[in-house]
Amino acid sequence: MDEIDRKIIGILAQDSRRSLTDIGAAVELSPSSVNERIRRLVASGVIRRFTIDADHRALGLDVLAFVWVGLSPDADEEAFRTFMAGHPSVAECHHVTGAWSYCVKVRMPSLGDIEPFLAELKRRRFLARSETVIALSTVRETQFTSPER
Amino acid sequence: MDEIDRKIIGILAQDSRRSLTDIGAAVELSPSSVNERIRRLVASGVIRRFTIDADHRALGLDVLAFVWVGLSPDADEEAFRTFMAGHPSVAECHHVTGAWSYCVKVRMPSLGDIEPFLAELKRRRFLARSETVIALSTVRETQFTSPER
DNA sequence: ATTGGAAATGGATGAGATCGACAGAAAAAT
DNA sequence: ATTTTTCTGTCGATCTCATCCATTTCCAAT
Repeated sequence: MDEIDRKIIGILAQDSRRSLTDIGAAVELSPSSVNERIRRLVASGVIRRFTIDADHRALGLDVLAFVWVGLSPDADEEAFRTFMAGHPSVAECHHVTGAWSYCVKVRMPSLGDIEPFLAELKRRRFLARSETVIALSTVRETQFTSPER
Repeated sequence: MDEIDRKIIGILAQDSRRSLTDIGAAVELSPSSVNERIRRLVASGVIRRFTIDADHRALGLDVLAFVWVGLSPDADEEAFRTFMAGHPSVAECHHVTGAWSYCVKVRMPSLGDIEPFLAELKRRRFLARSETVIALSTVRETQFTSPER
């Protein structure tokens, strides 16, 4: 994990389809070396996977919401995590400090889909209390700022 | 945007390096057709970009926090958005309903880096009030659940 | 049925990923 | 200090795969 690796990560984060030759030129290394470095980054888990950044709106997921979850005292926390990991509407789920137990980011087709989701959490006895915050617009949704160009 | 396009998106979200032949087999289409569909999905903006999912810990970003921002009444909101869009520690920034103006997801090397960030927001007269929630662990951080296999 | 437009196919071509053999540098051991 | 080992890089060959184009098929509209 040196400066070159970080540079490669940055380039791939911007566009993971850049050719090895291209990346090699940017970091002043042969395509083979870049290939080997990427292979190692994947093997070591630094690169979790190659993926795409899709427009959720275009996919019919028009609503983005943050659901704060206060777990009920008798809730099966392991079951909750499994449920979250498998639910198609859940984009993120974090265990957090503060007044709430979990912060859950969900994407759904419409506002109307939120209530059934909360109802399901309640039905499964996970929920003691919750608060839902709707995102009106998104300023940004990527960690990596494109470096100087 | 039909069922096949959605299927392709799903496959690429899981692994954007799958070959066209491979994807073609999965959706029962020739590699050329898959290529053309992907080209159109990119052109129409449904696929925003090809990227990677990196392990932030390995990159030295050990801390994940949600900063709830209450914008001060005299804040230059456009300047705030520009600042958020450009700040390297900001992973997400959403305009939200409820008691707060914005929800900002930040990733930083250490807890100690949060205070200077807030100080900077204050210095720029953006901040009326704020609340910071630290993520202790992450259950999930991807929208797409891998379909049946 | 006929026609027009869009999407799919198959094959050719060139770009690029991948692999092995070798060289050089850095680190470790004596 | 010298030798040995290990690691990282380069080069060149090969083979896979993306890309492009000509043709065909499919579907919808009249």
